[in-house]
Amino acid sequence: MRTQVEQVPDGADCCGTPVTGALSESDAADLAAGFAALADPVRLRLFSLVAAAGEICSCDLQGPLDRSQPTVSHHTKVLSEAGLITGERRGRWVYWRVAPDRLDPLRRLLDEPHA
Amino acid sequence: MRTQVEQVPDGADCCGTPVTGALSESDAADLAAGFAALADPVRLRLFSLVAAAGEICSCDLQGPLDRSQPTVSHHTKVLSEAGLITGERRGRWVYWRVAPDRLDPLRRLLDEPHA
DNA sequence: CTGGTAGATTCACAGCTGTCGATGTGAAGC
DNA sequence: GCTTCACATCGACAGCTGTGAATCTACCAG
Repeated sequence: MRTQVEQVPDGADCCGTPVTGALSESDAADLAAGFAALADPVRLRLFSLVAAAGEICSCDLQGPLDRSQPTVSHHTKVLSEAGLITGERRGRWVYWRVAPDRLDPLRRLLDEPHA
Repeated sequence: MRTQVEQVPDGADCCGTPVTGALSESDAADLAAGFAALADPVRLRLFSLVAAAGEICSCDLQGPLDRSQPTVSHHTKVLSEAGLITGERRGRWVYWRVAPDRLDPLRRLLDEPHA
């Protein structure tokens, strides 16, 4: 039951604005996935730790985040699948750094209202 | 059972980095709440519609979003409580516009890794 | 090969969230 | 007053998500 917006004959109603320049559904889903990756406090601090360190090992995240090893691994996976960080295995350890490319669309959306 | 990071005697291990300049837990929670408000596709398109229109009535959101009236009301409430949009009641209708102030901290976090 | 360590995966569970029908509230208009 | 319309709130439900114990895999040192 979609409540369709009817074009009122320029009367006293408010509705009927054509709505221009909004996000497509697929773009919205893509961006929302990026924001969802940053929507958890632990994951935000993880991201912040990676950003501040430039490069950091998973074992150095476990302590500051005060979370179990599986949980930290879960969060790095989420951020990695969102394209916000990238991991590189060196020996027994995995080193993470930010992947700045995927941040651009997110930042652009926050800048839009200012334009 | 917090797995404490022990300071290794400068040996062959990777761990022990002091971790500087990361987010505090409260800051992370605050920012995460902001990102969480943008972490839903419908809400992102709602926000985009508001941003594109400058000012838009709730009744003009229901159509493009293709969601029921209670659902649209729920999403406007979430965005409003996150401080990303503000609503003003005029007569029977509520008009929404973006509240750009709260976007700054979010944008700053995305800019950080570039510095 | 054996043992130890870093990290990933599986599983289970509690809490949260998006959704809509039904209902409530408040503001025009008659 | 009563009716109608725009929006908010409530209640319920399915699906998602953060968490950690247990387990598995990959790597390195003897």
